[in-house]
Amino acid sequence: MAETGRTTISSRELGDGLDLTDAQVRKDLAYFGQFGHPGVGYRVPDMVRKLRQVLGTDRNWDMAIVGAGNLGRALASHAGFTMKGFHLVAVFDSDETKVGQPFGDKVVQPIAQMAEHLQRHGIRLAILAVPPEPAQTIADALVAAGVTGILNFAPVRLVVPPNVTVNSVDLAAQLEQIVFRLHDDPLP
Amino acid sequence: MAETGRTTISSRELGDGLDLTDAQVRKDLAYFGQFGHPGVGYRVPDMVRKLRQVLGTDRNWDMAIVGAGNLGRALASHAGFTMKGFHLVAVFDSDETKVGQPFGDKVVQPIAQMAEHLQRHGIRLAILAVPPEPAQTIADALVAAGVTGILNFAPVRLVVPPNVTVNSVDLAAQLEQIVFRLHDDPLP
DNA sequence: TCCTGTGAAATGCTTCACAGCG
DNA sequence: CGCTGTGAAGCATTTCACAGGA
Repeated sequence: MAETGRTTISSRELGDGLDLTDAQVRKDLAYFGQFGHPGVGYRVPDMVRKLRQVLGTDRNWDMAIVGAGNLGRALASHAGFTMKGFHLVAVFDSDETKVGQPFGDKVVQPIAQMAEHLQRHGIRLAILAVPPEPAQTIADALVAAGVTGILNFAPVRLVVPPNVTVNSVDLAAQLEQIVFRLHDDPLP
Repeated sequence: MAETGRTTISSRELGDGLDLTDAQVRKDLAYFGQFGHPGVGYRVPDMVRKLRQVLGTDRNWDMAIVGAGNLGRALASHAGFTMKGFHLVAVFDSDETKVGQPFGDKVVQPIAQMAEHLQRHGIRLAILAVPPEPAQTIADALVAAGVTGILNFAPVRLVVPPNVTVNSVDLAAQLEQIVFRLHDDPLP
């Protein structure tokens, strides 16, 4: 909405776009305080600012990518990231042949330097784009280096301490969901 | 469990691994019929077979990838896919310089050939790994060619007819979720 | 008039607890 | 004895419906 220049939007319109009822939209937003204006709706720039505050994306977040393969490169150049305040500050890979290669405006660093680098720069956010086998070991290293948020793409259930947040994107599960709705529903 | 050779598992054990209660696991599974064996638990190979049936992954699914960039390549070589019965049969890209290049054991084809190819092979599943700008246009073309399931990675809300299933993986939203839990919770 | 924020009602989901089977 | 499948109870979320502000 902000991009198209809209200045206000009602809960009904938001709900239509999100497949929710208007009441649901209002309830959800109300949890975070007084957002809207009766008779008017929600003021778009206001709302963007408030939601950014709530989500914690009102500031920039430094992050590291581990794994300089195709997935790592795809993520590094992903349009949505820099736009939303995520800033790539370092890339690591265990593959000797990849270390030293250019990676966007960065250079791939060896895993051996990872812990020190993360700690020195106080990086708390990491993207794990490595094969399944080394994923847990690397996750352990990330946690030891002070990382508390990991976005994981390896098809593995990572085990981490409770103070660390992991979001796993299971690509095969995504396809399975689609296929479930594609084939003739077996539900009652 | 199947991989580690376990032959049976109880709802409690399943729940522990999935962060669910045992009752929840039983309720969910019971929706799909009689699965388990009282006093024993669930027989692992049996269960895998039945769940595959339910999900529709008991057969192979042909799929196409649109977008031969880093993301497309990462997805093509993703470990989880072939293992779960997803079979890549074609890759398309609108970039002239990419057309004809090798892509795994396939060759990148021009978008112009997409509709005909999909139709001739009866492909119903496609992965959309293109930049945001052309995403909707390509989605329209996929739908017109008979595709009814799309896994979308472009940070765009695709509009499709109701008989078509879209799963969008919003990578920035994944990071936002993590950051929300990282910064000091503002919830009551 | 249009639209929010919010108690109260309706609906849906999760947990409990137990009969019954191997 | 261990464990499932399942009604019933307990919670949680969603929807309704309306007072009140711009």
